[in-house]
Amino acid sequence: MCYRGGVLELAILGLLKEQDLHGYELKKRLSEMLGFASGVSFGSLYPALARLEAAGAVTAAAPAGASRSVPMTGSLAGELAAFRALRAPVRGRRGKKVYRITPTGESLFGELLGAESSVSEEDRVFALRLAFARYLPPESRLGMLELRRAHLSQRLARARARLSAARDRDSYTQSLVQHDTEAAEHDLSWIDRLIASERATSATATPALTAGASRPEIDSPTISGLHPATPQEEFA
Amino acid sequence: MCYRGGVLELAILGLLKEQDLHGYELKKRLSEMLGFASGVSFGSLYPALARLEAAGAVTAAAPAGASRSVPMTGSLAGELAAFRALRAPVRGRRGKKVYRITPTGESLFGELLGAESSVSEEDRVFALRLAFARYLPPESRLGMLELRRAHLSQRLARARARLSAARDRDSYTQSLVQHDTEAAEHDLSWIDRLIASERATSATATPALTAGASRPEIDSPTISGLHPATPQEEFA
DNA sequence: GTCATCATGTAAGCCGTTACATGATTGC
DNA sequence: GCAATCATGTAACGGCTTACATGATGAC
Repeated sequence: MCYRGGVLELAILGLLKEQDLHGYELKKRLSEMLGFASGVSFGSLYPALARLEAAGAVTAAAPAGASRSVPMTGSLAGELAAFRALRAPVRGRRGKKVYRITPTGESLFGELLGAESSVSEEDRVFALRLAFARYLPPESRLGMLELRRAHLSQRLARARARLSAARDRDSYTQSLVQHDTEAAEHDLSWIDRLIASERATSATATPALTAGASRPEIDSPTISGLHPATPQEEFA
Repeated sequence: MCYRGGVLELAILGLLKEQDLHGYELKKRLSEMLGFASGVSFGSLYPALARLEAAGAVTAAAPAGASRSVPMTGSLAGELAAFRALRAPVRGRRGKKVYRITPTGESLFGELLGAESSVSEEDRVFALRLAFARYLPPESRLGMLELRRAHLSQRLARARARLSAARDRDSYTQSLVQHDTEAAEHDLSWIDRLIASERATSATATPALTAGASRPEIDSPTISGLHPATPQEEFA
């Protein structure tokens, strides 16, 4: 217990919830799908997988296609192959090592998804949590969004304070702070839209629940105003 | 030589170029002025200052007000104070330790400002470089901005690829990637504005230089379109 | 005189990167 | 057979955070 996993562990478990994967593929998804700071190195990924395996959160299995049910041909080559397969039963003679999440891993995932995060990794953790938000119950989702809103609100306040303080600085610094402020405003308005659509969904979903709607636990909001009709006209 | 300083060292030297500061004050400026990932801890700041001092990039001096010219009163208390002051000449009996940048530090600053940065810290380094852009010659400024533009362009391309790939994912992930894309577009358009104003300035400044304008080395662009007339109307 | 704040520093430990080392698979 | 890629791991190293320890200063 008390496994102090970080951001990486959360990402791994979340991806493994969807399907079994081996390390190499996991790295690709981490970079491409989640973005995830543009790249996790093997030197941190494999140790993380080893830790998770040691903690019982994942198990390593041979890939699905390679069932290795020894055919008993009697041939020397066959015997040798069988020997090597038995010597390293979990992974085919240092071949792919496919990981699967365990019930322990599922509960660890739940803990990590709800745990506090340090200030420095706040952004990455939030992105990850949002990517896995569909696994959260609606009220936790809303709580997460509102906590994020509070953080961003503070960040915006700080940015505006810096903006005032930068009045007598050079124009590069002023522009920098101005841009930070705008970015913070953009983030905040995005979160507000997320919260609004979340509220709208739960408002319609809760009465529907008593009326016998389908799968209220897993549903995600329809998100009406999430992709605005005019998404990027100023960047044409 | 070959002092492999990181982001922190660059920030420290840049702040010390403006005025002498002690560590505690330095930390405040780092957080408040530069933003700088919302806080550097003492545990990294003081060792960094010690390294810089060891490398001869900064020197520690007693604060300006406390000149400690022993008045020779003959009193026991006076003698004792003088003794303690002499025993630790650099800092008044573990009082403030004010740092000043040396010529070595100036050249180190120049190197760090022009050095390559690893991908993971690209954003922070760029923010820092822009904040100190006034110390760069105009052509280096432009080069820095165009390098940044290239990075952001790549980032935008990746974000758009993720956006396409996220078509069949849940709405939370879609919204996340959508927002990342918009943020990248916003960043890119900002850089484009910076580049444009930089070009405009150098176009007018270069003829002015031959005509004998004042201080061509330190001048910064007037930046006409940098702070748009309608900065945040949609967030009122 | 004591408490909050200012101010400097040390030590342990985490986390992650880079570089290195190895082996399997596939296409030519 | 050989190269490129896929795939997994280890070891060295460094930076940063947290927690701890110390001391000065000023307000009340």
